[in-house]
Amino acid sequence: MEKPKRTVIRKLLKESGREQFGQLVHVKGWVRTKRGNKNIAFIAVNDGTIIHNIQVVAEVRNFDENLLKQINTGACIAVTGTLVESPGQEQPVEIQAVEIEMLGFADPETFPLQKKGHSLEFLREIAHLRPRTNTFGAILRIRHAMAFAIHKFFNDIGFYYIHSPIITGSDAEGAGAMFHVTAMDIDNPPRTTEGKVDYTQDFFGKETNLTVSGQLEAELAALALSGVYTFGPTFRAENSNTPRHLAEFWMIEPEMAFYDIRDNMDLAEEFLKYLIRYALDHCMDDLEFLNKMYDNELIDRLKQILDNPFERLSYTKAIEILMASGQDFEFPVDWGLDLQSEHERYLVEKHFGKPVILTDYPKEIKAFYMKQNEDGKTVRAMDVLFPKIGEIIGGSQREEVYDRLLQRIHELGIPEKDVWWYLETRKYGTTVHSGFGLGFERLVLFVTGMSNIRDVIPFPRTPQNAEF
RNA sequence: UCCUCCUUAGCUCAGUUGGUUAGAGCAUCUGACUGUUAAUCAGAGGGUCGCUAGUUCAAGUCUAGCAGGGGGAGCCA
Repeated sequence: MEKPKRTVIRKLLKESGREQFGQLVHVKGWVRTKRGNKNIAFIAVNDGTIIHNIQVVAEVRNFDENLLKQINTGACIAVTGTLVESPGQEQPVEIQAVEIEMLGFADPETFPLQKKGHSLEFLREIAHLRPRTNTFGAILRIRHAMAFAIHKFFNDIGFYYIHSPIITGSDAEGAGAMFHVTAMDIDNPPRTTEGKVDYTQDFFGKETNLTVSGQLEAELAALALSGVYTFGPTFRAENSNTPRHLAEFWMIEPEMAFYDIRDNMDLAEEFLKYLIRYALDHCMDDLEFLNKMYDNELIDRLKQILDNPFERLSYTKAIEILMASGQDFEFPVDWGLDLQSEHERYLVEKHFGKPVILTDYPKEIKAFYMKQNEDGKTVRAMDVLFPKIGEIIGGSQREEVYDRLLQRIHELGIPEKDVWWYLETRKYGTTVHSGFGLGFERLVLFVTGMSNIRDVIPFPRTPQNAEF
């Protein structure tokens, strides 16, 4: 028998109609379940191209007894057979098996995944096998779709993808503790005459770290190409143990010349809505599964984001609302203090009931590069707050005036020699520009309805955990 | 890092005021069943009760320390 070329299961389930019935097809995939009796076996096969399985029907008398015995949950098999309309209710088509080949046996005594569901905590302990589950298949496909949609969105509006460096020599942003990068022998590093570690003898001739943000580099590119974005891994050596933080995560940072804070907000809102619409248009099978199994309000919540404009208000106005709310908050509310998660949650989930963009924060609680307002007290920062996950985007119009930026750098004690190259962009052909950062995993958290960030990245890096 | 809860079979969990031989469902194995839908039915095997020390005639159960995990908080994306 000459075997046809392999067909992916997504194609069989999504694209085959009546005219394909009776055709010989060839599929490969992993066995999810096998049921049946002494005459007939039903094998659910999944190849990860779609959440649904294809049902393979095998007449027991046509197959070797040992082969059928080895077809257990987790095994990888190749099936050649006839595509037919399924008499069963649960699937439109099935394959009447002619030949089955065992590609990779999985010992059912030791294979850890069962037909029944597992806790997400247990699956984290077997992160090498969890992509074989419906849940992680769905999450990984949605994660891919979001990454693709991000590139598509920016490409379609004429922005350029900039590859910012992963190893950096500056700690200018002060976004958090950094991982050192060195090629020195850490048990016996070269020393200066004062006994300090001598970084001039290290690989780069200076101290280097893993990046905490590609923003400063993106600004350089924006002040040459107009609209740019970065999309890459970033690293924080903070001892953060929460369902919303990772030591290694992916960040998208668009940066735009000639955009002020209002343009920046418009872009951020358009961008988030585009991504959510993309998920609803392209990932419905996976979303329906997650909606059913984990979060019954997921799809409604995604649709609601599209229906309304985000609420835009100043930090000062937000403080007034919080003070007038009559709520009993754990942390104090006062102008000049940063907002706590409980305050953000109140604004988004209780007061407005939709995403909120807060702007014009006190300069003391924001980064040095943000555009200073005329009032001398606030900066043109913007935070986009989402239900369930809090701050999803942080951004600002940037300070483009050389003297004011330099003054702020001095006030904060940032060494000028570390940022001389950044300052030069304000010296030569400076202009109004803005940008923001989106935490990719927080987006995927929101879109999948998962509640722990460790479940939306294939290999989570958190304190005390880098096993897989 | 702080607060808090949890850790018993491969998985998810019961386990009373400390008291015989620690249970269930699912999974696994054996068998039954002529089209199943996380199949169903019957039976069997499976345990260092996280680790260490202590209290007690007696500890899965009480105490302390340690380890791992969940949730909340801080830092932030």
